[in-house]
Formats: sequence, structure tokens, C-alpha cells
Amino acid sequence: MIAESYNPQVIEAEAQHHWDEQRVFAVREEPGREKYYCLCMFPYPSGRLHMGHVRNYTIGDVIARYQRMLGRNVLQPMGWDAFGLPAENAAMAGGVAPARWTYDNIAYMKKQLQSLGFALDWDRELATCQPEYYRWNQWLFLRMLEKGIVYLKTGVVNWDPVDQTVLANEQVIDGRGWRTGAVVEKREIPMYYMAITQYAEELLTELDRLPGWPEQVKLMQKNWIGKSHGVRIGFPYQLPESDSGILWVFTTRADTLLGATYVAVAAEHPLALHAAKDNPQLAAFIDECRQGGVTEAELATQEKKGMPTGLTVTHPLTGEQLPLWVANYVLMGYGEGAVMAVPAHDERDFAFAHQFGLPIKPVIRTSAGDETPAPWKDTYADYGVCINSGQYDGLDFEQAVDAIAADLNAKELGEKKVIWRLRDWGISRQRYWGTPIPIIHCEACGAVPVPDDQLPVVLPEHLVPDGSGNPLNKYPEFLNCACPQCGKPARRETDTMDTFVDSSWYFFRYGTPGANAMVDKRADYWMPVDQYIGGIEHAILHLLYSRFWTKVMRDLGLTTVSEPFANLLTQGMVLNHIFFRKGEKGGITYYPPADVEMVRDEQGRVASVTAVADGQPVEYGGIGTMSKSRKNGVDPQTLIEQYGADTARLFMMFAAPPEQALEWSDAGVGGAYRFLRRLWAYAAEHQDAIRAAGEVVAVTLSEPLRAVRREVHEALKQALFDFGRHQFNTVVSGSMKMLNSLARIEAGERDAADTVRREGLSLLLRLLSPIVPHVTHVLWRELGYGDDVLNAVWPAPDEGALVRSLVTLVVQVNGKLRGQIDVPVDAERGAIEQLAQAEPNVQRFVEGKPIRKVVIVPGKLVNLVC
RNA sequence: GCUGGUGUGGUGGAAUGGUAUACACACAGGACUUAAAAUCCUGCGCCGUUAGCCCGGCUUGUGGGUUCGAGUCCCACCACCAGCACCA
Repeated sequence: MIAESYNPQVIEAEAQHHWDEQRVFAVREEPGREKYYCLCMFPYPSGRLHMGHVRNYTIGDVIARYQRMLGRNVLQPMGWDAFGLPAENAAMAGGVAPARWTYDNIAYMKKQLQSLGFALDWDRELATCQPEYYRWNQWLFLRMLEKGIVYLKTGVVNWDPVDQTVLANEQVIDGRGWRTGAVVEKREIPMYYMAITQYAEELLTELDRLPGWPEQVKLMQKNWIGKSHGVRIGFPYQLPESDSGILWVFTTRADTLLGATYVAVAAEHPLALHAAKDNPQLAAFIDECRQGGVTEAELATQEKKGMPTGLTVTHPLTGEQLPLWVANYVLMGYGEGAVMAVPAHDERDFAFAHQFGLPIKPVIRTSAGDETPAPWKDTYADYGVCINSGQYDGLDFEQAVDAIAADLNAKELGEKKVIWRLRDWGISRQRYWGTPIPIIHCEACGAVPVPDDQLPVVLPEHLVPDGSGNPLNKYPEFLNCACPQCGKPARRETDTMDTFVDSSWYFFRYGTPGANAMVDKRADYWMPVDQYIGGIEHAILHLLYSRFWTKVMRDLGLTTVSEPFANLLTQGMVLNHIFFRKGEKGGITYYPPADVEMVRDEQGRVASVTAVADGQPVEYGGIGTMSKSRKNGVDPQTLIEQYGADTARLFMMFAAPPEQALEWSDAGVGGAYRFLRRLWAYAAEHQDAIRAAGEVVAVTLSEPLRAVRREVHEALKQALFDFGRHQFNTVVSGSMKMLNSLARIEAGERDAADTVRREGLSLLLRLLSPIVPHVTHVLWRELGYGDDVLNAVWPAPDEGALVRSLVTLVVQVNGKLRGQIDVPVDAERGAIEQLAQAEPNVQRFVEGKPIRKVVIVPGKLVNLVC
């Protein structure tokens, strides 16, 4: 029996109980059966789910359930990105151990996920803070160390001198520590690096073999990797105290080498530091550059600053002496930290030369001519043939670069080179709540890797950080150990790994739960992930690191795949209205949307906004991402409790296509809820008739019934197409159309009408089941369609139902709509033309003019051109 | 600055070169009700014409182009959003 009123709490409990009890979402490898691995980016257990999570996991769940109904063996797992800084911050604030805080959060958020009815295989759940997970971080780290992919190097960190601790970049605010307010120092400490640059070429070229990734993401990765072709050029120098050497620069414009009039180095460049030793003025300038502007806006507008070092370098081809400058626009971290300056053909060099009166020598004939008068024109930087360049005159860009590179090569002062923007990945974090780096420091033997049989290096879980450094450093039970090589007392490494390490391979582990190895053969069945879903904010780092780790694992023989994610969907953000008041002192107070009232005018436009509390006006701040600081977040828990999971899911799917931003709307949620209630009421009202009804017999249907049935199948056909391209908002509107059509059947009609109702609802429930699985589960069973809608066949439109005897054609005259005609589907071209011309309104516009051309689009329109 | 994306009713949005504004939301009017809520019905781009029906003109950020036909393809510009940013 279907109860009269829609009660989501009861329905959802019933459906979820069924899924749990039957363990319907637990999957195994089935060789020979087509698999589908659907994965959402796992959450950080921050405490509660937010709307972004709900959206992300609903999209994933809809895809997973859809694929399941198409007959695939679908894996959809879930886990926790459980290491990280927020747990340490919470520990400091509340005095509770990060482990405890994390596990409590996981328990609560797991309940929330379960209440949303996601088709997850919980048997494969993992948390990255579990030793059985992170031991494999350590294990692979050691393999990478053996292969030289991991190495030790000095790195620069932000150091808070008061707390005696290392700060993450986001903990440095305006150059000061976020807790202490102390000016942050740069400190050089030894850190472990992963040589992602060894894979730069492959990471770049394989982007072209990822057709299922958004272009935008591929482009962002491409830019991040940043491959540049150029020439490394040496400028020999002789220092006063008889030291000599070669200053190397990198350039993509070797063709302009003869136009170089000075050479500039970064403030941190060794040669600059050397020159500053007995030049206090220069030393002061270098200091100034190092501190210089922090914000991006400052950097962009910063004027070109520089100072001569007093040194000169020798032009490698002409032998000319060029002055060596220190310039604030040269970056130590890119290329060689030094540039050859060609003011005539580079905008920055041009500005610098003008400012400091340095010579400008045009050496390229551009569309602007042979001269480069101020002000700067972008065409000065164009490619062209060489001029004023002696033997290279007349050569084009490629010829000149080849010739100059060859000549430099002969002098051992240059070679063609490719450089990358991508840096190696420093993974050491001076943090407690992370994967311990498996290294032991011995006075005699140095840094010794922990032997495999001593893994995992277990992180003690009861420590509580107090803000003054890593508590591991004060915990002897962890710190003190024996050197694996010589057996003498030694000290354990207390740095932990960047949490991006944890998330770089978790998708492999889901495929091999419980394995006594990092992965086993089962992963080969599941990998690669067929559909990965997550936020665009991970477009670069997480996705790049995951691709890198997959390639490392492949080279170690741990997997056969090169790319972990075949298809990627980046979901849009969840937005809401922002309301605020400005205080007298300019401070801003935000008002949650639930605490304000909008008054609308007769057209439905927002006329005014007032606070519920005091009835006074509130300013509207437009629309923006849900955030704590702006108080415009909506708690999914409230939504689920008030309307149920199906309404939450339906609204998420209906309000916007998955990749676009979604605007929160209480009214929209209400609309989604109303639709489910209407669906329920329809099923309840007709339940007896539907259970008793037989198959549709098309020939016995009246014309109105046939029309309803045609509409249902037409809407279904479109909705199925949209399902395939993951445009779920129109799938939902298609479902609404189907119900609207069925509801148009007159209440009194029986028998034949009931067969149409029975068929229509059967199609509708199956179509909707991936989106609103609870209500469709219960209705499917109660209406007698079968035991479990999950096992039903995916619906397909009946081509017979789509056939019409008459079609309505639109008639255009010169492309403008002028009338409609009804013609038999099999009408001849001539007959259609005749009917179209006979249409009275069409005649008014043709007015006896000769018809030059008739375009007929079958089933759609006629266009008369005159 | 560079790169990419997006601009469609009061709002979210739909349209696979072929009837722009589907499906919803909001709003207005009506039915039911003592009343409200809920529900149901009707209307709803702008301008003109009209008692009303018909009918016409305009409209997908702006301006061009291709096409029998453009929201969709091409060119230029404007606005907003995002990423990168003195990358040699």
C-alpha cells in the first residue's frame, strides 16, 4: 500500500535499510564483466558535510547508479583525507588529540553520507591516517629514494621565531605569523623532494591523450608545467681579484643575442652577492629586493629597479664588455636566475634601459620597421629577420637560433635547452599530524632509510600539539631508536609528509582493500578510474601529483596504467546570497539569508531586504560562494531533516548543470519537494489501477491517450540523451514533463488509460531512480513493478509510440515565422510546398512574388525564399 | 598583462545551425476554506494594435560577417568570473 502522503523520513529509512541488508553496493572483481569505477574526491573530515560535498557526492552517485542500471559492475568507494593542519589547530584550540578529533569527525560525517543514500561500498572505506594506509606512503617513498626520485636538498621555509615553528604559506599573513604576529623569517632546512620534473615531459604530452578531461584543466596543467624551448648562453667574466668564470643565462630569443646591451641577475644570484661583498650600497639594494612587495598587485605595478654591480661580462660572440646589473625583475627561481637584456625587443628590458640610460640596439626587422623608438610597442617583440647582426643578417628566427646555437656550441658557451616552470615537489612538513618520513638519523651513518620490515613507522596518536613546534620532537618514545645499519642509538626523522602524498594514490587502494602490499592484481581490474568528480580547485596540484605517482608506480611495476583518471568532471561551486550591514566604523556585519526577509514587488523583483530581528534594512551583497565568514552557508543536515535526502539530491541536480555554479534557492528546494510530493500523490491515487493494468496495446488507444503516450516517450528520449552527457538538470525537467503529461489524462478514464499510466510511471521511476533513489525504490516495489528498481532494465523509448500520422510544420517566409501547417508524415515535397503556399498568413507575405527557393526540413519546417 | 570560461525573461535555466524563452521558481488573478497553509486552475519577454480574438514589430552583452535560416559558426569590441602572472 502506498500511504496517502509523502513521508521522506519513513521512505528513506526503508530504502536505506534494504540496501544495507542486501549489501547491494558491495562489489567484487568479475573478470569478463564490464567494470565502471566512479570516484568522487574524498573529503577532509572537517566536522560536518557542507553543500559542496553534497553536490559532489550526489553527482557521483547519480553517475554510479546510472552506470549500474546500464549493467556495469560499478565500484563507488569512499574514504577520508584524514591528515592535515586543521586537526592540529583544533587540538590547540580544544586540547584534544588530532587523532581523536579526526576519528570523531569521520564517524559523524559517515552518518551524514549514509543518510543521503549514496550507493557506496563501505567495505573499502579507508582513512589516510591509518597505519595500514600510510605505511605504503612510506614504502613507496623508500622505493623512490632507491631510484633517485626522492632526494634530500636544502629548502626554504617560513619560520615563526616566537613559536619556534614552521608555518605553512597560508599561515603567514602580511609577513607575520598568524598566531604570534611575529615577523616571519626565511629558514633553510634540509627537506625531501620528489623529482616530478623527471616526468615533466610525459606529464605534458599525455595531457593530449586525455579526451575525457575538460580543456580548461588540461590547459592549467600545461601552463603549470610550463615548457620553454631556448638556448643556454654563457657570458665569461673576469673578477678583479682574478677569479674567472662563466655567467649562464637562459633565453627563448637567441636570435636577438647581438642586441644584448647588458646582462642582469636576480638579487639572490651568487654573482650579485659576490659583488655586494665590498659594495655596501649594492648590499642594501639586494636586501631591499628580497623584502620587496609581497602581494601580487604590488608585484605587477612595481617599477623596474636595478643597480650596476660594477662588473662586466664578455659577449660570447662579439667579445664586447657588457655591464652586469642587479635587477628586481629577474627571478632567481626561474631559468638561470640571470638574463641577457635586449632592450629593443623585450618590454621589461626596454623599460629598464630607458630608466637607467642603457643602450638600445635593434637587431630584428619587425612590422614596426628597423627602429624601436619609445614608447614600447608589442610588435617590437615579434619574430622577424636579423639586422645589425653581422653574419646572421637576413636569417629568420629559426635559422638564427640554429646558427647562433651552433656557433656558441663550438665555443662551449651555449647549447639548446628546454626548461620547465615545474619545480620538484618538496614533501617535508615540520608537522605532527601526517605520515612520518621513514628515515633515521645516525651520527655515524647519516640519514638511513628505515628497513621495509620495520614499516610502518607508526605515528603516536595521543600527542596534543601546543603551537610551539612539532610534539614529536619532545616525545622520546618516538624520537629515540637504533640505527638500522650500525645499531647505535639514533634519532628518528620527525618531519611528516605533505598531505598531497596521501591523496596521490588512494584510488588504487580502494581497488585492493586489505592487501598486504601497496596494491595487488585486483587494482588492475578497476583502474583506471572511469569517472573522477571533484572541485576545480584541485585542477593543478592534486591531479598533477596523482598523475605523477601513477607513472612512478607504473615504472616500479605496480600497475599497468599510465593515467589514473580517464574522465574528469569538475563540479561548479555552490553559491548563496550575501547580506550585510556596514557599521559606523566601517566594520561589516553579515546576516545569514535565513535571518533576512525579502520584499518583492508586483513583478516579483526584490524590492527591499530587511533583517527579521529588527525589521531594519540590510544591504544586498550579491551572490558568492558559501562561506563561514560571510555567514551564507546552508547546513545540509537541516535540509535533510526538513525535506529528506531525495529533495536535497533533486534540487542539486535540477538547479544547474553539474559543471556550472549552483545558486542556492530555498524556493527552488520547495519546488523540488513539491514535485516529489506530486509524484507520490499520483502513484498513491492510481495504485490499484496501475497494479491491475496490463501492457499497452497501442491500436486500442484513443487519440488523446496516444498523444499522452507520445509525449511521455518523447520526453524520455530526450532525457536519456541528456543522461548520457551528464546534463542532469534537463533530465529532471524531462521527468517533470513526463509526469505533467500523465497527469493530463482525465481522471475518469480507465482500462486503456491505466495501461498508459502503468507504462509511463514505470519509465519515469526508472529514469529518476539514480537521482531520487529512495522514493523510486519504494514506489517501484509498491506498484508491483518488481522487487528492486536497481535491478530493472534501463528504460528505452518505444519507437512505435513516437510515430505520428500528422506532423506540424512551421512555415517561414524568408526565414521569418509566418504560419503552421499539418501534413501527413509521408507527404510528398510538392504537396508540402502547395500547402505551405496556401496558408493565408503566408500568402500575405509572399504577395505574388515569385518563389526562388523552398527549403524543407522534414518534420520541422518549410522556408519559402522570395 | 596573458590564458580560459560565461553573458538568454523578474530569477535559476532550456534550445543536437531549423518555432528562442522548454522545465521550474517568483509574481498576479481565480477555485476550495470562516480564515490561513497546502492543493488545483489560469495568466506571465518587451513594444504596438485591439472591447476581444487575430495580427505586426523588436529581443539571446555590443557591432559586423557567413547562411534560405544564427543564442548556436566566424571576426572585432564590452562586461563579469576563474587560473597564471616581471617565466627571460
